[in-house]
Amino acid sequence: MTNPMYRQIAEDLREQIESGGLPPGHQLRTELELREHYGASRNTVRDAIKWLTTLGLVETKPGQGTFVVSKINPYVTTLTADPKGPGGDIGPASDAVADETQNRIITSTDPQVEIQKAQASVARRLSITEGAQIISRHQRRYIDGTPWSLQTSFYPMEFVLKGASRLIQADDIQPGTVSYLAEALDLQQVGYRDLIKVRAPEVTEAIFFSLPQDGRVGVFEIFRTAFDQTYMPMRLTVTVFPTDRNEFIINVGDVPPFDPSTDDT
Amino acid sequence: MTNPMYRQIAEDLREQIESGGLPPGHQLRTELELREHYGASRNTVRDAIKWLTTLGLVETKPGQGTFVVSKINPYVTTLTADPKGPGGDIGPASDAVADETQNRIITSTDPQVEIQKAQASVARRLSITEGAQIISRHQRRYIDGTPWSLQTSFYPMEFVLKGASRLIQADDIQPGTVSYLAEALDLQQVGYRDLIKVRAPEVTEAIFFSLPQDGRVGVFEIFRTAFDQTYMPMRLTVTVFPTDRNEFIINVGDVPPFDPSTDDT
DNA sequence: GGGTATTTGTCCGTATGTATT
DNA sequence: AAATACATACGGACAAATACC
Repeated sequence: MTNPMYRQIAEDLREQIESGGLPPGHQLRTELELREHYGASRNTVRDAIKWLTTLGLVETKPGQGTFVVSKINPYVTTLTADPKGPGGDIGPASDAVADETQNRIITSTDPQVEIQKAQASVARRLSITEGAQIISRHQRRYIDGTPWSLQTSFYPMEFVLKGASRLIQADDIQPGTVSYLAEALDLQQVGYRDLIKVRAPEVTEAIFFSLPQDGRVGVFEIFRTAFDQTYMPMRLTVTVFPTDRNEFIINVGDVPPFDPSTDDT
Repeated sequence: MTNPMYRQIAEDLREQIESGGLPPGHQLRTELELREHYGASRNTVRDAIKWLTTLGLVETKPGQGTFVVSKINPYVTTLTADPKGPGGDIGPASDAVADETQNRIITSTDPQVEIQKAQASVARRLSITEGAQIISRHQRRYIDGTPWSLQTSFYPMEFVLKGASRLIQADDIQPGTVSYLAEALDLQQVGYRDLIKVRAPEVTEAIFFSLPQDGRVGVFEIFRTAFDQTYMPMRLTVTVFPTDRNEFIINVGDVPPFDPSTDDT
């Protein structure tokens, strides 16, 4: 019933970290020092550090050392907004925006517009046939300069043919795609549904967000399907957020405003 | 700039898995066979397998072998419900319940009731002083017999002193705590707010959910704060769900019912 | 139940490569 | 250029879990 040695070493280091003896950002002793301290081989010490790494407690930097990870101040996104407001996309539009309640600066790239064939998962959610032409509008978002989310909105190609030509321009649509589609096509967004899942990041996502290449930090994937007045899906927005720097809020009924200071742990 | 050998081996195995050549549940060749096949040492093969393990593609069983993981059919929980309905807790109450839209059987343990001192995070969310007496009601939930969530609701001790004595009984409160508190204390739940985050599981959670001891499968942690007609928090429910078997839905505005068949990937 | 073969898990020592300072 | 620290790779030995006879 006794634990293997590398786990005991990991436990010991873990207690030092969680008790605050080793604060975030602090450097651990080197592998050779730990090897002498615990009377184990260097490989066993490395097994202990690897364990702490997958637990997300430390990170190693070649040529420098092993460091206690510092927690990221999470950004909180509210998913329940007025369905007729600009709340089609998650988060604000392009350009710089200041979130005053959380005191953060949000920036977005201009949308990258592509014409694609609908993949199965997109087609199903938009109730169109697989392989049909769709418009894809992709944006990258940053908060305080660090990568925060990747967002892609899909619209049926039909919308452009019917006159909503701004959908295929690589510019921000002001004051919002919801009101633009309402006036251009008489499509009124009466509501939307979000589906939230967590999965391992793709390689490109891991690179963009600077996540470790192994999948130990997951990403939220949120599928937002917006519906028009005939209850048909009119837009699908897929947004990917790393789980290590994002939290979400859902308000139901009549609730007081959110106070960020009540959140931490 | 060439990849290390263990990553190349991992890449090769990964392609076999993702191409379908190695279907879920299938056993990989043994470490000794792979060692001969790739002309590497056993430890290098083990590094490759460890990499695939943290990617969540394979799992190893001592004495048996290494297997391709099979994806779990996720259970979908809707977070937006009528705030005045029974939707105080997330998911149904005790006893067995059939979810007909998803064709699943949900069971819960009887609540485990404790009187505790409020921790800082609980006190902040309930707007009470840290260390004040609170009631904790804890339940474990299963779907189709497998562990699905751990839920704890917190109420101020004051509620019992004012007459809501059923809160400290280790029984289900029918038809629901919302209506019970409404009639016993004239507390009307007018809304609630959910805060969703993802973190590594605690050790006890990893054991209950049969998650790997390292933290590579995270858990959703949902803090649901319910508010009464004076906009004061009246209840805090904390629920923990493994991310590998749970998804969530949020409906805003007027939307058609959810069709589980549109979900997969 | 016992014994044996198989398979993964742990631990060691050593050598060399690579990134950083 | 040199020193330092982590990364990769090898080979070997024994332990622990499981399956099978």
